[in-house]
Amino acid sequence: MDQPSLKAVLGQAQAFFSSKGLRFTKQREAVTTLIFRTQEHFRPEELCERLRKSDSSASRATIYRTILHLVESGMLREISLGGGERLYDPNFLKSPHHNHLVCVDCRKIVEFEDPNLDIMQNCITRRMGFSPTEKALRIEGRCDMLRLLGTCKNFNAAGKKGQRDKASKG
Amino acid sequence: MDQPSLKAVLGQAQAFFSSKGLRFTKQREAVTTLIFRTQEHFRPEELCERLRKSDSSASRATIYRTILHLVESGMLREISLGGGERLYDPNFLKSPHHNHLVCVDCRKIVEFEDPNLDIMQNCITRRMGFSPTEKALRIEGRCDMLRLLGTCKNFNAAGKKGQRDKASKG
DNA sequence: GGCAAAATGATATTGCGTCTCAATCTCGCG
DNA sequence: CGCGAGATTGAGACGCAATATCATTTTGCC
Repeated sequence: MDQPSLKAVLGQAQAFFSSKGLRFTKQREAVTTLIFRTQEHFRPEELCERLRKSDSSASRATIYRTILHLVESGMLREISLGGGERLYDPNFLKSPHHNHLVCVDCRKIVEFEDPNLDIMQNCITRRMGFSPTEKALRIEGRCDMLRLLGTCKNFNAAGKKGQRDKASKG
Repeated sequence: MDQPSLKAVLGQAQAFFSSKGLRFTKQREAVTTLIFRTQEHFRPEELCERLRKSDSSASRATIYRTILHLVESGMLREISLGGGERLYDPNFLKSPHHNHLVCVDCRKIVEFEDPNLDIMQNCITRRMGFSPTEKALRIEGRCDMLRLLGTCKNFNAAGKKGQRDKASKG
């Protein structure tokens, strides 16, 4: 699937909830919609704020609970940037094997796929006595090049500590 | 360097501090010693507790500050397991290129090195417009095999939230 | 000794996430 | 329709890690 429509995603969510004997309530639908409409990585608190600004609403507790459910359903995944930050990634539906490259300076995240890396990752995992999961791999780097090209404007939301004003422009 | 002696490590730390016009105080030495004596990954709060139990002492604030300094010096690195946990790794002095394999179930961490992976990692990093750093790469997996061998006893401390009682066995 | 800068530690504060629990909603049933 | 069980919600309390504040202490230096 290349770019599942929001409608399809909502259907999938609904199916998951009802398969668990849970209800796909107004609030859950609002949260799910918000998550999968923009398809951006997000922090839970961020999502709370976005939802507060929108017309629909749900309490923090409900938002957190819905996120957990969606993770359990496999539609959403937690990714970690380091720094103790918790991020969620709604893009595994469209590219189930992608990995993340994270800039150690500005926390920018780029997604990529690489079949060879997948193979090597599997080998290593097994070699060390682990079994591979569908879960992602994370590489850290520095997005200098991107920055040179002036692409590093569109960060990953953040807006907190990741801000280094020294890196202005080329 | 294969296994730098504690004395050498302390010397290095001292050098770093004085190069910055900072003092290598009793407290900082105590913290540094505690970190590099066992060479285990640790959580800051864990370290506080360990230090409290020892004969020497330092306040939480000082411990956190010292950790930051050591990270800045390059002697210590932050690694992330996901789940919003922040861990520090004192082992980059002896193996500067190692990576981490993390069990998604029990949070066990295994260190490994793989030159081929390093190469591929560099390629990908550059391809995506990033420049490689000395920083590590993290792979997630499931330590079933290890567990079969009964090796998974010696976790990585944890003992808190990682515990899913519902997911007992497959 | 005495000063200025650095360091410390007790405490307050923040941020994020979880838990609790009473009130509300929904569904199926008679 | 009215009922009851169970699911859901939301407000707020709570816990924990980490940071910030600031008065006090220590240190290096003259």
